[in-house]
Amino acid sequence: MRHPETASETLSKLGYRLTPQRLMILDAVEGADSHISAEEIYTKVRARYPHMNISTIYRTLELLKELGLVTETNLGDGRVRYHSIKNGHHHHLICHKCGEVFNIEEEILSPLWSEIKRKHNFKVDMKHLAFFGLCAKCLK
Amino acid sequence: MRHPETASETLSKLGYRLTPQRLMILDAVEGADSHISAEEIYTKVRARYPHMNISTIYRTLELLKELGLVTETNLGDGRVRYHSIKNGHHHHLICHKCGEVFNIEEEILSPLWSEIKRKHNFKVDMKHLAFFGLCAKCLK
DNA sequence: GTGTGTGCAAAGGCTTTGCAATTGC
DNA sequence: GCAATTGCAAAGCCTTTGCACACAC
Repeated sequence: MRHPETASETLSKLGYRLTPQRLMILDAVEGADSHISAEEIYTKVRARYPHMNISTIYRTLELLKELGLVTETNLGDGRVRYHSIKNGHHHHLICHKCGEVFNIEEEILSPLWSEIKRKHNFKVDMKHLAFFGLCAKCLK
Repeated sequence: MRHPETASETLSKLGYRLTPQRLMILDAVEGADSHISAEEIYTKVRARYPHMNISTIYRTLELLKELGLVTETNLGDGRVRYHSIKNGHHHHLICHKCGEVFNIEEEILSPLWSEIKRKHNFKVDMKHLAFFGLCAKCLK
């Protein structure tokens, strides 16, 4: 079992400053039900701290991403979304008719990753994937 | 065997006008080795037809996409790329260390699509996917 | 105290849109 | 001829950047 370490502990251990902005951004990402965009974090954090600046959000997300504390996904609308690793990995099925988003478990992909490793000697390292298609309801 | 029909035949059959702009854009997409961005199409077409406008490119790509004649992918840089269905389907492995892009055959994904259909009753309909990870060279 | 991190404002890149002029059918 | 398309120019998004000030350590 690994030592569970909070993201802020990781930050400070690596010598990064624990500014209130960073802590609030972390809270927002970790508290999000699902993937959250920079703009949504901005709105969320501004409710409590009106001085928050959008560029700080982008800079912090960039940092958290580099450190592997959050992951990035592209759900097909023109913006990137973020997700805390603390909230586990999962992937998405997005219906391009009704727009609904479904989660799928990570394990379903393991056979594919193995096959790609075997055939191409390429180690896929995807934290989030979105597959587009038609959901059960819209298939009818 | 299906009737092979060119994209321009499809367009005109559906009542869309075959303007020189559309034909040149189609040529550019179909003639591209791999996925091509709007900007690259623009450059390519402007070599022969300097009056081409970038908004025409976006509008045409939007149309071709709706008709299913081209597909759209996001390779992770901040721009969308296009690919003619005429050039076949394939997927990508992108090394996030060296940036190299590898193609993988479509069939490798079929088992996953079946599994998702069986478990979630969701019919995935992805023409292009990009998986990020580490290539053989960078793994060492 | 010091250098990292933030706020601000401006710019940057890609994409979309309104409208008048053009052109394929 | 007439509606579908285009060109142009402007705006719209999301995201990044330069610089001076603030503040975590």
